[in-house]
Amino acid sequence: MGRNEGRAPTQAERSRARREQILDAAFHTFTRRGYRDTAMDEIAAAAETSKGGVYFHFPTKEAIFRELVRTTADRLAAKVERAVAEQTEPIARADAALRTVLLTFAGHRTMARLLFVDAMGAGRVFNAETNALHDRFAGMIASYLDEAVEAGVILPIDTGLTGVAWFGALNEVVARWLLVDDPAPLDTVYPTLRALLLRSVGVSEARIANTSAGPIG
Amino acid sequence: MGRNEGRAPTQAERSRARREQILDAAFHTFTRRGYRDTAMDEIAAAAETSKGGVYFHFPTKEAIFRELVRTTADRLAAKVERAVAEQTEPIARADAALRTVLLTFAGHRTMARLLFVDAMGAGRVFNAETNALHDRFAGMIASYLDEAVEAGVILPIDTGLTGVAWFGALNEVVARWLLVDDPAPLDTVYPTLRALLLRSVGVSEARIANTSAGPIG
DNA sequence: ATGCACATACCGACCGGTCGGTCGGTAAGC
DNA sequence: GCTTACCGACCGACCGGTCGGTATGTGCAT
Repeated sequence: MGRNEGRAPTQAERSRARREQILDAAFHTFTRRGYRDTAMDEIAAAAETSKGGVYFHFPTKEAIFRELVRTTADRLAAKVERAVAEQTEPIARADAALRTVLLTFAGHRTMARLLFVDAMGAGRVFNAETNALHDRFAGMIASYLDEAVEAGVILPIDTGLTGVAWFGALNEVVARWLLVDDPAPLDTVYPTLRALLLRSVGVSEARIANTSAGPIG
Repeated sequence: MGRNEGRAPTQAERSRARREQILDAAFHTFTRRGYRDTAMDEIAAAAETSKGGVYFHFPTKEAIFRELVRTTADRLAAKVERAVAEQTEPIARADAALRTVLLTFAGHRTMARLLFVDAMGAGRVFNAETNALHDRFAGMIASYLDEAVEAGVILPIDTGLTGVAWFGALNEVVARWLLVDDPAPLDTVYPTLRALLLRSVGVSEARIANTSAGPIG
């Protein structure tokens, strides 16, 4: 192990910790109050530091938000890609993606809030940001659909539009779940939504009924 | 006719006109710059009056926005209901609803902006507002789906969730169209989206292919 | 080890600008 | 002369970002 355990942390370590602490505080505050309604003073207070302290670690409010959204989206995308990689069969892959997203949101409601609700509270700047995010995920879906089309397991549809529509449906279901006071567990809607989406691209009822397509990591 | 034509308008008439003028200006400013980025001074300027003048006709900024959203949503809902009423057969009714919404948005991009994009730029206050709006339309869809289920023309699905998902898909497609610089005409996606949605509830391919379900007013 | 110099981390008062809303005044209609 | 419509200067709260100052290391020469 390092030659430096159980002792006072170095400056660099404490700095890094502080940074993380601020990011954490910002995450929670953004999540609860939205981007615009969150004041830098609030973030500072939540991080148990001062505004000056925050501005030492980050140049602007926007930079904090961007970093938060980016890393969160990255983590989710990576998780989805990992789940998808474990499947070989096209429908099972799309299936794994859907399930992963839904289950991840179900387990991390605050994260979902950041990605969906908070981005809304932001100004002009973030329409582009949000747009890019939606594009990214809609694109991911579309690419999986492309595979499925090539494999001939679904109808030769407009995968771009379908990706957007699928993402929209998912988005709305999650958003609704986020805005309700005490929502039913998100994973209960999974089978229904799954069936709905798969049907929409022409997967046969028999195939849809076959829920277990293999283990999901 | 009234005993008052071709002459100077009465005070009440001018007042009403001014009010409308302000509403108009607010509509255009909100749709272009979003709720929060729109200053009352801008609305006043666009209405060719003063801030004081605006505040004579409206109590708060929020009141203006609410009235705008409400009347806009009312008009759209009425239009949809009119179109639906002209159809008797369940699928044709759902179909008419979808087509009306899509075509109306296609013809009134600014209106779509107000309902979709702008509501996002608003603060905490309007999440409830937006939520209610989404509920309203998702509920409309669900009720049409209920009819279709009862008539046995579609699968006996969870119409509530499906309504939400359909609305979400529609929402996303429209939102995307709104945010792109020079979008392809919205009505070109109609056939694809229509097929996608109908398939998702188990309408047969043959039935989907049958596009002409009767005239739409 | 001790003292010095410099960087790092942090503080909070303050600034500049924005914006929703108010208010005293005014002028035209009725 | 009273109400209706309107004006625009002004208020006060808010908020993102700055800045002068401090204190706590950290490295280095003595």
